[in-house]
Amino acid sequence: MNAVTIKDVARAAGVSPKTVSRVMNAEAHVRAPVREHVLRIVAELGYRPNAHARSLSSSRSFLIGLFFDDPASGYAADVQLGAITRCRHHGYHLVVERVDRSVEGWLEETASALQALDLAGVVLTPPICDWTELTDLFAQRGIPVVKLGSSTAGPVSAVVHIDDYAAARDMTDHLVALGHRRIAFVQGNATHGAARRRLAGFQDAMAAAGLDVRADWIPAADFTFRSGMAAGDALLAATDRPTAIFAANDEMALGVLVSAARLDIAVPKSLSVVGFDDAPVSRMAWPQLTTIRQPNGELAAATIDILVDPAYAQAETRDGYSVELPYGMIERSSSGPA
Amino acid sequence: MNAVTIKDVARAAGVSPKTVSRVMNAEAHVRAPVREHVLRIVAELGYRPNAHARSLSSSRSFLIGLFFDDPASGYAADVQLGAITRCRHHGYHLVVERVDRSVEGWLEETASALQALDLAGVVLTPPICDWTELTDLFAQRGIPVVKLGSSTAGPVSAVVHIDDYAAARDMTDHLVALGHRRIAFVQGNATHGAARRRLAGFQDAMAAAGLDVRADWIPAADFTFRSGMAAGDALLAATDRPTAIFAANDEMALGVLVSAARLDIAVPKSLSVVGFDDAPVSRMAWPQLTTIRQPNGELAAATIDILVDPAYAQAETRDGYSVELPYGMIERSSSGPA
DNA sequence: CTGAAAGCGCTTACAG
DNA sequence: CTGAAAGCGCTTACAG
Repeated sequence: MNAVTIKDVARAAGVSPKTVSRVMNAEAHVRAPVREHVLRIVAELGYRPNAHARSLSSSRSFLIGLFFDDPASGYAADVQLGAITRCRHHGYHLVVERVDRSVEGWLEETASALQALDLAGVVLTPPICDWTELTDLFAQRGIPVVKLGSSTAGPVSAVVHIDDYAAARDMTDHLVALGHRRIAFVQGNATHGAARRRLAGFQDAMAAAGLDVRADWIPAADFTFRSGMAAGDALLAATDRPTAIFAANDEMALGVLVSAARLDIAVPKSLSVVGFDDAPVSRMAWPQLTTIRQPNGELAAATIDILVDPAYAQAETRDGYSVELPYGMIERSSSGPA
Repeated sequence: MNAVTIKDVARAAGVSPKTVSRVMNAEAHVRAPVREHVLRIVAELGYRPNAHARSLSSSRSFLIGLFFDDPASGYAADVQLGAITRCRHHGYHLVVERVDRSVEGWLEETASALQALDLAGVVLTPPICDWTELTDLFAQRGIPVVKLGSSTAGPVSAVVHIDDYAAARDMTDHLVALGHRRIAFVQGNATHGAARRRLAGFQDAMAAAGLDVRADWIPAADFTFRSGMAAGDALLAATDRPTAIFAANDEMALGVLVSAARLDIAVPKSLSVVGFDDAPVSRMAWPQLTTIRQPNGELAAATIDILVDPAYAQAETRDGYSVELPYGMIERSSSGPA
């Protein structure tokens, strides 16, 4: 393409390419009239610096990588929107990559992609944010990383997250306040740190309320609708059943809801069901789900803000950049008095 | 980063950089032993060509743009997974961009992003695949485009899609075969070509079956759950109500389902509800939705295959590259005899 | 405050 | 079949 280059602008403005470069990068030491004149020519010609040339000469790239285990999850979509919007704001672009651990040589392949693209930084989403092979790889290549949704910050990377533990405690307290004593908890995929923290929050809140938790009332599941439905079936089949079920995410809560519907158990009259995430599906159910709002878009935006900060890449210890954002309890119609 | 460059490989292999380049690009005219030797060194050193340098010198980039109106939709997630996987396969990377028409200067901003990144090609998703300002922009810059889900192919771009019209006819025929005569259709957002084609399929199937379609039984909606629920409320409030409702997508069908649940209308006993898309949510409802399966991942993969074909960029008329993939009827439990 | 030279890591012509 | 030269569009030192 006959795109306009820095030389074209320089010629048209009667200055050197270097001066144009200074103007484009908002560097100091350009007299105001010169700057304005150059800016006018830039606008006239529709000049936009070539990102590849910039990256090559400055060895700093304008591409940020967003790495997913499962880019097709509802969670991923929200995160992405926040990240894209923020990248655009900073003049960066978002490259989305998938890390599929089941593929032979996945780590090498990821490393390759990295080197080829010379990414300015990387956002790691759950659960891959907790894979140390990956974080080690980035550390070794000197690529700044921010972990989204992990709780284990460290010298090599900041984390951006909500307090899953406290949120789960709050939700459990809410159920207890409603008069529930027989409360079950459907666990998320144990490879996710968030699943473990939510469970801990539930358990501690129950203990604090002086309530027993039967082992078979904290069934293991894996964050999918199907696993939630199976857990619901097991929990609700017995005559001796809980009066409230707290699922570690909304999809599983929906599964519990369907299980209850099939068994003709009225929600919230005979059973309260609550979730976690405030995913779009939490509103597409009947009754709508009481849940914890997690600001995924804002969390993602925060990871980008950290990554584009030049000081972050240099920092001795990056932990200090970590951000915790507030969550919210969303009380809808799937929970009620015991 | 002290990444290994083509020079390092050349030195270690005792050949010129040009020879290494030839090997990396699988060009002809390299003797087998030399090729193998170079390949060995490449593996040893973990060499990976720098994408920016490649793009700059060859003026062909390895970045493909995936443009969305709403990157947070469930649809977007599926599409993305297919596209990412296929890009990786071809040695390309996927840059996800959002086109927000409500932002002042959106077209210029998009053009800027384009020029900076020097994209090898672009995938346009619905509904932006039908925005001619956008396709004109790409055509003018000489950037190959493939439209996903549009039906209006043209000289400047191929389309990859299913036959929405035929699928909607099939679904309507299914309802008619079940004995339904009083069938309503909840329309999708009219700015989407697919919404119009699905409506046309419904109308033609009804006409072919000799069935009348009341104007107030084809309510306008916009593909959202909320709009589907509103349409359901309007349709089901009257005593004189339809026995089947066909919603132009699954989210709206879910809305109809919730509307029915609140009015205590049993599905599928007293009302059949069917959707379109086979979105993940179609299985998270009770009863599960009868719907049309649209292979989003495969459709997306097909767009990438077209874009990486060098012949496509050169082609006089690109229409010939268009692909139509088969859809499927998924009969689940939300539909039954009238 | 401004600019001329050199170079980032590749590939494109052009030689041989 | 292989290589030396030039250049892609910028920015990084260095001068002045």
